[in-house]
Amino acid sequence: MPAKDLEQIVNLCKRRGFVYPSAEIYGGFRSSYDYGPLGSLMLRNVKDAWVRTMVQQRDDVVLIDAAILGPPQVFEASGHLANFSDPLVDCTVCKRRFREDHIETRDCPQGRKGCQFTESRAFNLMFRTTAGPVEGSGADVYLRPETAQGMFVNFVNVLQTSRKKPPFGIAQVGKSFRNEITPGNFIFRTREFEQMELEFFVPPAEGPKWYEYWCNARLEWYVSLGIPREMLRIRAHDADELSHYSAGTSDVEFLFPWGWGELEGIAQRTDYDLTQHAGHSGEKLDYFDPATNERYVPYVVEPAAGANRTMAAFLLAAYDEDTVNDETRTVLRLHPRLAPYKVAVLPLSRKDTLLPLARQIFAELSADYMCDYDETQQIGRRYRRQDEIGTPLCVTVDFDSLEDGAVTIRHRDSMEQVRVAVSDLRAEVRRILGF
RNA sequence: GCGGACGUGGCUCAGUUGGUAGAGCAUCACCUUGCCAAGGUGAGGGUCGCGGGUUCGAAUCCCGUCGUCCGCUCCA
Repeated sequence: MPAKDLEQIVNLCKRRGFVYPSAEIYGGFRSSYDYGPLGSLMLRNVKDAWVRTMVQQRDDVVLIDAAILGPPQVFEASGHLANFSDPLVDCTVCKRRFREDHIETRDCPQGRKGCQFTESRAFNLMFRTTAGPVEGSGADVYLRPETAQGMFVNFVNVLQTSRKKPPFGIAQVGKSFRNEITPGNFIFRTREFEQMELEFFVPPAEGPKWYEYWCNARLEWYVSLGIPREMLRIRAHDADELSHYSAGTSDVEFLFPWGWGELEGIAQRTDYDLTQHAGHSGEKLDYFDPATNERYVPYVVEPAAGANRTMAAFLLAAYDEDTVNDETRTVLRLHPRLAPYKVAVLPLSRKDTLLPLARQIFAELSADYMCDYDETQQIGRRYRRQDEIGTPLCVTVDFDSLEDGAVTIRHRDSMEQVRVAVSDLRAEVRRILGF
């Protein structure tokens, strides 16, 4: 059974060192979270798993890492400066807030009587700062609100240096910033967040085909890493909720404790971005196909996922409570690729003779995987502790090990134990984990 | 930003009509030859979110502020 409410995960994250509220000693900083020893490992695993699937295992996608700061021209061209702000009005009677363009005449959209609206105020969702050290004289720059523009402005660079041709993709993992009006739900919506985005450039006629392809492929990615299919769905946007750049968008949604929430949007950006940047920069942003002797501006299909909320989804889906000997066992059934530690090395006792062998095994396995080592307290407690942070395997060194040269591998999910020769351990762990 | 609820040691909470902080769990050390949490002994840890006010005296009353949760608008 996955976690029933968010509190279970929030508490576990705090208690075990996955995620802490930011600047906590100063009372906290809204909508900001720090990733602790385990959370930083897991978040990295999520991003690595994405890069592995989206870049490493394909010959038609390359990776880039573009600047976070950008000049206004980029965001003028992208439309973010014009469109990424919302004029909002508040009703002083029913205490609700509405987008001004959603209000026809001066009537309350919810049909209430007697609503009184305030003047509209603009909310720009982009963070602006100043480049140049002299106070008040620098140039305005913006923190990117999505990583995507990095791919568009580098389209020609990548085309020339990578020797790819459409259909091909440029991928990027990195931070983006949005001045959300209402952040919340733990790490689901924060002002600073990490994206995993692919811009896939295709011949215009192939747009719909690839859109469908990526919707399916992306859903399967979450399933392949352990999220039950029934906790996922694809939802197509209605025409009135489409972004300014999109001709069609579908979301991959996850059943969060508070309802369905978006993990990823797959958008048909058409030739909007390349055309915009070509117009604003005066550069030629298109592709010449020598085979057909045709020149065209590629269409873009964009699967854009949120790394932090995806990590939250993996945690929520993996959370489980067993009953063992009338006691509750909390276990994170994380996919081994996502687990912070793959193996914990545990000497049965802290006494004398066991430690050198345990240390040696830790050193050996650490060459292959992120491992934990723990010699404190009773063995049962240590198993429970590893269960709670999702470590798939424990290797226990006991007194027999010194005689027979074998150790015990204990499985997180089944709690089964298998005796393995130390000389076979590395290979056996690799066989069990599958990587 | 607005409305509502809330903010006590790492976690979960107790704290009576205001008198100057407690429990369980967790953590750490030592003991226990010990394989699936809660054996033994001991230890550390809280200016009760922060600031101001009322009072002889406030965790307990008032104001402000920061933060959290739910709702509204936004999105990966």
